[in-house]
Amino acid sequence: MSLLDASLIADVPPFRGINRENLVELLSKAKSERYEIGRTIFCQGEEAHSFFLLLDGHVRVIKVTPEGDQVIARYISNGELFGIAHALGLERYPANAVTAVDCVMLSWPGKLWGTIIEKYPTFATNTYQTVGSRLQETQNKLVEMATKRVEQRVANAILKLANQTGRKTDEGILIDFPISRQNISEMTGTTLHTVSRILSAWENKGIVKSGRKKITVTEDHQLALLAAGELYN
Amino acid sequence: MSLLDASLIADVPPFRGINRENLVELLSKAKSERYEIGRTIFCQGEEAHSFFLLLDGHVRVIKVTPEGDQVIARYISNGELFGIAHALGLERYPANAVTAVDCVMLSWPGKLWGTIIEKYPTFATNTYQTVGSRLQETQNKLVEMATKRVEQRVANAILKLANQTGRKTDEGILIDFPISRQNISEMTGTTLHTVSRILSAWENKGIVKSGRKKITVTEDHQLALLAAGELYN
DNA sequence: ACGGGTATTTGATCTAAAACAAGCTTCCGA
DNA sequence: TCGGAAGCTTGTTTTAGATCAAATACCCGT
Repeated sequence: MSLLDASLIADVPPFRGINRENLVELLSKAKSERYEIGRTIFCQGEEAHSFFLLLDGHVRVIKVTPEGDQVIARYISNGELFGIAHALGLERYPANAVTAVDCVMLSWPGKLWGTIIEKYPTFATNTYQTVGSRLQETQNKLVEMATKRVEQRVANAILKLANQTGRKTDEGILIDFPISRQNISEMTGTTLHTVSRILSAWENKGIVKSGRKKITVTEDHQLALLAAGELYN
Repeated sequence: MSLLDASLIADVPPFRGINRENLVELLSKAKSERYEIGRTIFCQGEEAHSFFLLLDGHVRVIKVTPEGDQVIARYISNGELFGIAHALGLERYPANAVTAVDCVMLSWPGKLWGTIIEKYPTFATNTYQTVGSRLQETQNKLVEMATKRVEQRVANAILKLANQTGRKTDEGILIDFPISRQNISEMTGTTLHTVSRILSAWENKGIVKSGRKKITVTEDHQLALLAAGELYN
């Protein structure tokens, strides 16, 4: 199953510390698949059949409310696990996952999780660490929502995307996948209109350059100040 | 160490499915302690020395921002684990924990966690399940913050408290520990003034009865409608 | 029973951001 | 190269809820 050389993948964080033999075994149980842009990987409420490791691309994790409002819980990048409902003792996926660009990922059948805990405890521990850091990250976002205003939240969201997935260009740090005003509003709990106004204002001040589904951060330090709420004009 | 009879504690959720021998062993490694009301159990940023199981009482888990704003992440009740930084691969506590009433709890040294995974895998699995459900709960709160207005969030918060920790009285369901308007505002991302106004309005409609640090829900169904945003007047 | 601290209520004003409403730009497929 | 859809901008109006500002109620210790 591995066209992927085990040695190439060995330093992806979820595999850190696993011995060679176990890694090869674990990879042999995975299915590798390509997902084209916009494809739904799994749906909220659906029975959790698999868990995934993203090898290349970006995935949006989306929560949908009964009223139809949509919130982007996080973006998954390169080398991250997702859809790990089984590790959390869940039978159903708690969110949707949709590719933001073309992706390649590994997947394991969810029912394998029990075996994994026993046979590859290092991998299990790494997975739990992922869960732990997501809990923290989510809690931090909650605090941010409760205490910061919209501009700071938007600054923070863009800053994080730039740091995690940004690509250096001659103009600044480009967020490396198509992201709309609407998407950013769904990450920060506001409206696309407000995001548009904020980005326009920043563009005038030379902090960002942006276009259709495209954002480049030119003055990340300024943006960090805005995120911290230290600058008001 | 166990004045506590193992058989009494055996059906506390984190211990579910553990065999008798392991349970006794696990309990023998715990320290049991009483914490009086208002006492700080641990602080955000402090090195994680122990993890805890609350046997009786209520604990507030609080996140503090660099600016000094305070957010109540959750209330811990009877039979719940908390301070489980070690299980998440963290070296420091990510929040404060303060008792909301007099409490009794068990604690284990954090450095034991490695041993626990090996020797009491069932307990470890239960712990991870706790983490999983907290991640979900936190994510749901985030969605709520992003999409619902203040009154709905307050309704939801009070409803949850009433369900989880409420005591039936002849007037309705009483939240069984002292909770101020300020506390509720810190749970819902608003101000004590707004909470006060909302409670006054509800009191006029006969949905709740409330006093100083005391709330009784008299019409929980009405409150559930408000939480869902189905009622506007 | 009194006094001071803590919690609550309620009014008045202000404002950030939502909602409403057009118009404009960019892209892509026919 | 044209037309329509999707995405973006920007002006205006509205409003939920914060902020400002007192006044009042309750509780506990002496």
